[in-house]
Amino acid sequence: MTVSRYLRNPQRVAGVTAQRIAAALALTGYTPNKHAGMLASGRSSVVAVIIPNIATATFAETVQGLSDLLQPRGMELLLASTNYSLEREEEQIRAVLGWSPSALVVTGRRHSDAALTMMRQAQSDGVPVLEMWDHDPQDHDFVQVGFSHRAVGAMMAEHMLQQGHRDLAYVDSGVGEDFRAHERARAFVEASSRSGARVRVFDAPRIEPMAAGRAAFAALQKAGLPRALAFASDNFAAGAYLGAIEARIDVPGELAMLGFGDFPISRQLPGGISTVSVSPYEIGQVCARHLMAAWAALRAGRTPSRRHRIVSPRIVARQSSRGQLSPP
Amino acid sequence: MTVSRYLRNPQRVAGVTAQRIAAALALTGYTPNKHAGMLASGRSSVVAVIIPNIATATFAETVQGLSDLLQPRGMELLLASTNYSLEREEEQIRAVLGWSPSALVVTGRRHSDAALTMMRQAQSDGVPVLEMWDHDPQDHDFVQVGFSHRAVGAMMAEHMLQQGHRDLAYVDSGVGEDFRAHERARAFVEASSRSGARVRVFDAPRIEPMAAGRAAFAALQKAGLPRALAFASDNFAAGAYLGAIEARIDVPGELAMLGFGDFPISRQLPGGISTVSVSPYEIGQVCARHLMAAWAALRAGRTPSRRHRIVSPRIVARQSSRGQLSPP
DNA sequence: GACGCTTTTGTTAGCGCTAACATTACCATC
DNA sequence: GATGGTAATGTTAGCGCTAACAAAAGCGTC
Repeated sequence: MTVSRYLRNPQRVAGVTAQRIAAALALTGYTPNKHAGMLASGRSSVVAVIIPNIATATFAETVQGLSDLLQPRGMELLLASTNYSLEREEEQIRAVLGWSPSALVVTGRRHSDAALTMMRQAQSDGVPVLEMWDHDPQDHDFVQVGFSHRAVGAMMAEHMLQQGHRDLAYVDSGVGEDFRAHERARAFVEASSRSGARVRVFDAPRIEPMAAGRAAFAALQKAGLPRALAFASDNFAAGAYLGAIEARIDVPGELAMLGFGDFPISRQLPGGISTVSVSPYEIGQVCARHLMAAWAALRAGRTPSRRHRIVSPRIVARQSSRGQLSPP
Repeated sequence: MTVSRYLRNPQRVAGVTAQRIAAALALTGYTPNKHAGMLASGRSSVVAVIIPNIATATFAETVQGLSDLLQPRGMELLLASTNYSLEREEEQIRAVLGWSPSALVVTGRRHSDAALTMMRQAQSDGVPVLEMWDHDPQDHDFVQVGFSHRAVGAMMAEHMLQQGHRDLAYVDSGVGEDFRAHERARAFVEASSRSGARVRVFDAPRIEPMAAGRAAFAALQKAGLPRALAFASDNFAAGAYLGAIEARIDVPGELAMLGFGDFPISRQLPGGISTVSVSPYEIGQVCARHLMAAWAALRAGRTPSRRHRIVSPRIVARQSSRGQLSPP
């Protein structure tokens, strides 16, 4: 018992005893069993994080943001990926909840009914539940950390229109259940057609993103190039940009381009690719900060804040989207 | 008890009972407590994975490879990052071992003494321990899944020499504890100077990798460009390549370039950047397969294989490294 | 219908820890 | 040196599950 106390708070045992314990610990190489601790105390130090894909740079950065703030607090990350399938998301949520995590962080605001039930149950059991990478002021079930993809789609259309482009196309994600990408595409189409512009949507093939962007560009070239082209991600845009260079199409003179995500490559390519900056790392950090505040509130017997945290995206205008209406 | 049996293997309870249990389960929304299960059975379904950085594409892909094979088997990933610090690695190993994982996967073959002790202890307790992303035939403490960075450094020098380049430079990682990168750099220098070539090493600044590559190129331009330049990563190479285009330096005519990692961008840039292909995703998958074999062996009372798995890197020769000695 | 066999369900104890309470050691004060 | 108070340590029970064993139910056979 005294050892247990020592491990959780060395101040609470007398100096001599502490030294004896430390010596014995070092000698035996003892590692406390966290499962037993969890079972006895009802508290666990794991945060469950569920993302569509680990290898996607944006999500990996978000996880890094979470990890960088939570790890120093002794929290551990239980990571699961869904491959953009609501069904696998449900399975993963079920699986991680069995570890009675201290918090559950999921991606997006679309979930299966069973998943929603489990998330609500967890929340009412005092486990903070976070939806990240999305935001809708209508939603109030769970705290959201992210931004409105409708707003971003509209913002992207707006930018193209402001530059004077009236013949638009959008290269959407080819992944069926990437709801956030589709939401941006839909909002882009709505906003641009509302103002009378011509607008088409293409689905990128499901291959490596830059190659997909290049392929989408080639397909559009066959179908007739628009005046301006927006993309579901900077990787698509970069691939298309390189395809355009190869095809000796002048960007932005003949074809304007606008990406999404502000990936490093968009800054590096000559002239720069205009894009929407969204700070995945910051999303992770904001999630972590919300969780720490929520735990503090729960410990103090208060109800954690239910306010959404908006991580504002903004247009980064570089050369690739420049039109005649823009100042020189 | 019957419910516990049903949850682990529904075949083992009678049909009628199974239905009653299923109904009750659905009604109450019961989630089994895995900590209690672990405590009672001594088995856990977590695999602890420790990597330097989550946001680095290569490691993220490796984790994805692990996840894709382990998740369907009901295994969960406990992920920790060390930020390339042996000290933080030690802390993380200590922390994750408390969850008595089914396996421990660490990155590289350099660890603190305390970390080594814990890893050996875990292994002798029947927990498979894997070192990934590195390989040294001398090491026999733990199973390794990866490749020799010495061999890769030598291979890169070899390639440059074969192309007829005799004035070389290497842009190394600026991260002090990225031992694997430094090992490649050292081997590159040794192999090239052994054959009488001139060779210099530069450390890339610790900023965003493509920007770092560009900065390294600019620095070299001031110091006097070599004939051929190799990099610790394709991102460095891509940044430098774009810097060279901007400075109107002909690649490979005036300056040959060779990257490492075979990132998508190296294939997409005009002419393509020569590189070393290493399959991070495959490393993850090979790790997962080894673990499954090791668990099967342990269940059957056999000793798991101790053979290292080499995931062979190979030079991908594109335009950027082409020299006069190469066929047209 | 008593017997042995298999299939199915139930009972008991304990995994390693911690909350809550109980006890003991220590120290100052009168 | 008896008293009261605090600091330090010890005791007990139980967290939710499963291994191992125990009991009961089902079923074919003579």
